Amino acid sequence: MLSKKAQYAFRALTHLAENYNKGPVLISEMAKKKRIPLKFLENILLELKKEDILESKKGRGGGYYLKEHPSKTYIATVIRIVDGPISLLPCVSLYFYQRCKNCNEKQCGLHDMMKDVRDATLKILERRTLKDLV
Amino acid sequence: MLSKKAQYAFRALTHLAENYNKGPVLISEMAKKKRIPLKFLENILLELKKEDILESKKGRGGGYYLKEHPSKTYIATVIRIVDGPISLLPCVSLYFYQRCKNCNEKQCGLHDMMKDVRDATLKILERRTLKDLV
DNA sequence: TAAAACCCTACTCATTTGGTAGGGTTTTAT
DNA sequence: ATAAAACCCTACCAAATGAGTAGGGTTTTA
Repeated sequence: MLSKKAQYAFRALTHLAENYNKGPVLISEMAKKKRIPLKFLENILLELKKEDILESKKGRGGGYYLKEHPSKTYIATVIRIVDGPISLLPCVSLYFYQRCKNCNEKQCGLHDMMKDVRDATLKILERRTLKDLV
Repeated sequence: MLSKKAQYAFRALTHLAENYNKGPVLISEMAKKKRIPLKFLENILLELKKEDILESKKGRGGGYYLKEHPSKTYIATVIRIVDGPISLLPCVSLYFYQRCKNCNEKQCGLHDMMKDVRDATLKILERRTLKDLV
């Protein structure tokens, strides 16, 4: 399951995608419109900025905006930033791989199956972008 | 991510699948062979029994065994019993559906996307069975 | 009839989730 | 130049979940 944090992130990003190239958007505006706790949203946006999804402008007339065109930011990227691994097992994760003890990957049936699930999932999440959310 | 509980469940079920029709298997045997905390495993097996995946026999010579042929028990079923929902959002879950507030399902882009992910995932997990794990 | 095996309740400890509170620091339009 | 607007940072907290432990029943059946 995606965390609430991730759901908030997508709600905010959708809003930013809708306002792409219309100048920075205030946190407070997004928080209010999308009913997201303001301080919580602040954290999320900071993280997305640190990870190069967003940019921000300070001062009066400032706010957050997408770094690139919505069609350039993949859903999978956002999930990985906010929630971490997408795979169902650490031992099949591409970005958060961890060896699993007590199971030989070469001959573990579950491993193979979860790899298939991962591939099917990524086929969707690594192709679709913020543009598909608006 | 699958919980450790689910991973343990699959390890135990794999063992039971390998010993299908060879009589009941002791909890203690599975715990030892698969390195699963015994009491924790006990809970898992009880749950799987209550949900009609397993049957058990008490007394000397007793133990647990699969209720049906390994090819009859779907991976998705086991995950739902042990971990709950497979979907990434409650509002696209088939067995654990929950309406999401603040988002209209008809026009929520995330909803549609996660539905596609769900379908792709279930296409695998609802076809494969314990037999595929051995 | 007692050893073997299943069943049940309750507790615990660590981590994660979903936030709050509050106070900076920087910017920039006026 | 300055104050209002906006971003940034640290710390805390409560509830839920995950991952078990402990310990004592109860039921079978060889």
